Amino acid sequence: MRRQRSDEFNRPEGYNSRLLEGPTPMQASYHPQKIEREAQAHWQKTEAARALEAAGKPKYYCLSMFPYPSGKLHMGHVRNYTIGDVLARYHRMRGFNVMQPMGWDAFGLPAENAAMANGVPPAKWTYDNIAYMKKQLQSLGFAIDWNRELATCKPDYYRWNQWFFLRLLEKGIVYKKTGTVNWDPVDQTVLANEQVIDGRGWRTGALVEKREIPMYYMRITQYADELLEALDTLPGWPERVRTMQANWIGKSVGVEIAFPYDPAIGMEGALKVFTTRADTLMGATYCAVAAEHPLATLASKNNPALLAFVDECKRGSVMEADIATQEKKGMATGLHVVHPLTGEKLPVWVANYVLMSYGEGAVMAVPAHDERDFEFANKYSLPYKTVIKSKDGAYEKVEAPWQATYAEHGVTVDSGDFSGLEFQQAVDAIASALEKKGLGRKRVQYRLRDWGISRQRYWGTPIPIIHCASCGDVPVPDDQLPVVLPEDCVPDGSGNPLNKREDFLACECPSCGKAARRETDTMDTFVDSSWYFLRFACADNQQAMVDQRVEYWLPVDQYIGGIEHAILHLLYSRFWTKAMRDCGLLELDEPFANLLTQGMVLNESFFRKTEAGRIQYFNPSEIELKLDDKGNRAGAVLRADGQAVESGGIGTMSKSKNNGVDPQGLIEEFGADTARFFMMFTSPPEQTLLWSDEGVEGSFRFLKRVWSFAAQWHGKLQGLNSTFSENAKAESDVVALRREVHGVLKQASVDIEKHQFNTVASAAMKLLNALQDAGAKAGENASPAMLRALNEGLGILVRVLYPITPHIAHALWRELEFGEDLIDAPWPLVDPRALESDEVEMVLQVNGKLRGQLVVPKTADKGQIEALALASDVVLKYTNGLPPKKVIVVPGRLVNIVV
RNA sequence: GCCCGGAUGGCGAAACAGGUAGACGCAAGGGACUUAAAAUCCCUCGGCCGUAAGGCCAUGCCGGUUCGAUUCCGGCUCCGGGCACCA
Repeated sequence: MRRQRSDEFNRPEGYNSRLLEGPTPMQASYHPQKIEREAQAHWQKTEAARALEAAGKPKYYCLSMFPYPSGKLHMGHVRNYTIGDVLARYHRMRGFNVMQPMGWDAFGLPAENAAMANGVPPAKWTYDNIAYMKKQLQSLGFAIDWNRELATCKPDYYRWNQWFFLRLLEKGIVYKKTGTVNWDPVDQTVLANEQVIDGRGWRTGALVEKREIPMYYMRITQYADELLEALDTLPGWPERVRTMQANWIGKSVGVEIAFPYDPAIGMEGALKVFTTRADTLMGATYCAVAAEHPLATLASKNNPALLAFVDECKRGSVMEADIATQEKKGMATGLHVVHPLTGEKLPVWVANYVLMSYGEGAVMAVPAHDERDFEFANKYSLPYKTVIKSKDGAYEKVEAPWQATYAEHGVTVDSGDFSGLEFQQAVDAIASALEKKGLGRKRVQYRLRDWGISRQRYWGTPIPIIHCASCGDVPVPDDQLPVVLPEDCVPDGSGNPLNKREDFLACECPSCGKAARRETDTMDTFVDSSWYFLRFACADNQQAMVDQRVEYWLPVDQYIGGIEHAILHLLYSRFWTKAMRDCGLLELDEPFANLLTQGMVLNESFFRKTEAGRIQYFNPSEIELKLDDKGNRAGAVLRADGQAVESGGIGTMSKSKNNGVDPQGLIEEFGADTARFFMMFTSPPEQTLLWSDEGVEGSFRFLKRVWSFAAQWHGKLQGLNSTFSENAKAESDVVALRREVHGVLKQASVDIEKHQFNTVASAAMKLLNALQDAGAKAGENASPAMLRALNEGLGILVRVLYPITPHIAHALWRELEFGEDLIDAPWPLVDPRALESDEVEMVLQVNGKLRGQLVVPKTADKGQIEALALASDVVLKYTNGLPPKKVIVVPGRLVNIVV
């Protein structure tokens, strides 16, 4: 969809109205490229976005999640950074000392993939992308302080990852243990979850295996309780994000129970399980363990069938979603454990639904009162025993089919000494009985697991460890930091290229001085993003990770990013901040005071099935929609051949569905202000945003109208004083215009505080509509009072627009001589006198249905309003003169008459 | 599978605290201007019935609370995000 450009402005080069005397005409039509170039040059020259620590003003640290430099900006970035810029510019208008920095989350897997595809080192690819994307960000006019720019792939950043890793190692927060990874047996390499497709390696197609390898972990579980409790100190976070984090941490209070081994096992010991339903212990009929559990290993030694099953469980991906949706399978081990209270022998099964990473890797199974156990028991004909009775008599005995009520809390039955107890009493009694026997205790269990940070990949922060044959794993001494990553490697997909770099590998053991080898694993990129927001405060400090300026700027006053980061990134950042605090580096408890989670940008996708049955996607820019005569969708065709295509529905913009829209084309065609306005106008920030070419054109049309209106009235309004100090009672048109303008402004001022930018953009449209109507009505001979009202309204419009579309606002502010530089102008104030009125219009309802309107004096009380309402024709028609049953009066709003 | 959201005209949405459903736009239809097109401007625009006045229905579905429910409660359906190695 191409738009024809309007005729070029035909004034001589260098024309400048401001050099001439008196009111002068301004450029008649809107030329975003010229306006935006000039505004950006002005901001750059005046260092408008430079942020310095300053006393006397409240600080406002406005941060958008930094981008991964994937090549070029996508629409999600444009949306994210526009929201950030609106907030940054608005808060500056409100008198805050604003800092809005930007950086690059520059390590990561895509650079290695690009390297494999093009043979370019990840470093070069990354730096090229950064240069291009920085230009794009600048062309969008974001008020970013580029003096603070950082990239996580540079040694002066990641050296502090290494330095702090060593501090945490000293404190025991970092430790080493084995972890499970996806292993591609053909490429002999570890795969990311993303690289596993339907259980196979993405490049080799080989069936992926699980493999245990040594890794470094961060003990985030040590902070589980604080991370959970402190969610209550974050009222500026969306409720849903706090809920998601709380559930992720997953604190449960329960009982750890030991089932002693049956003597036939031939060794001392007990199977430990954790349960939140100790009240159902008397109904346990078997125990189930994960395939990786030591008992499973033991039992499979002399049992080939079981060994085969255990091996089968160990195949496949490590992703929880895969594990949780797979068919539930199990096999008996032939081993037994002893019920800790009844002494009964219970069989031990291996089950693929038991996770080694949660609790003890084993569960007690109570089929009567747990749905998964119930299904499993039915499948393998294991017995079940009803030990809970529902309080409302919903059931007496558990029988197939399963009912949700079986799993609810109730009263214990058939439980020996523990019968007839309610949930908490039963748990307490059973826990203390177990404790007396030394076979159990109450304890807290978290779902949260420690954070494995080792990655068997090249493009990341090297883990600063040296492996010495005699001294073991030795930390790199601080004075040898940073361990610099060579930037000229080209990965080929078969393992980490660092393993082939003798110049990187070879080193001396810091402890004994003998030849040693460097660790080649690198850190998870979530490490990089867990503290970059601190570094922006002091990015130039080469001596320390953080300094006093962090105490000035932090916490981040407003953090903005995608909802997809609601758990991992935000939780790791919170943990990291607390860990730094506990190392004495910060005073801060929580890094982000307020959080705005922006919705995703969606677009429709279009495809055809090829003869081979494959699906071929076409970019929406190549598609033409067919409409019927009512304007409803009647199909879509590919423009190239006119043949029909099918809709693949609406989804996030992605490469695989070829439904992305490149912001660059949008900026070049319509300008940054149109792109920004569209992004803000189309959806509220937290909701998904559906892309629409037509919507963009509507936004462009609006900005053109703003410009033409200003140009049309420019000669009469330029430099006019528009104060209304002596309440001008005069003309009703002036009063009406000012009431409208200030009414809209009042709402816009509320909306922008609520971050509801779509209605702020609407408000700008309403303001223009009101000004245009009033201007057209007044015409050539507009009174001085009307001119002042128009001037006032235009000044308000320009300032309401400014955070969203700063370039056009900047230009108009100067053209109309409101001031030199809009960037420091205050947000407009509502004049309450403009809103005053003697009458109120109220709604008249009969039986809750709208039947008419009622105009009453502002001073009327409830009784008077009721009398007026009952006397009205509309009401008489429905009451037939009979007295109403009930009358509800909501002053200023409505009267409802019930008959 | 588990956790968290969302659903309002042909489309994006709005509705302050339970009080006029659809503000503001987009698309569409009609018209003006133009040699023509583009641009611009004006009018109509949830559905059904009715010449009109007006009436009825309508905020994913089913039910509840209330004088009154898009808003609160219970139960569903569908769509989206996350699930620990994409970032």
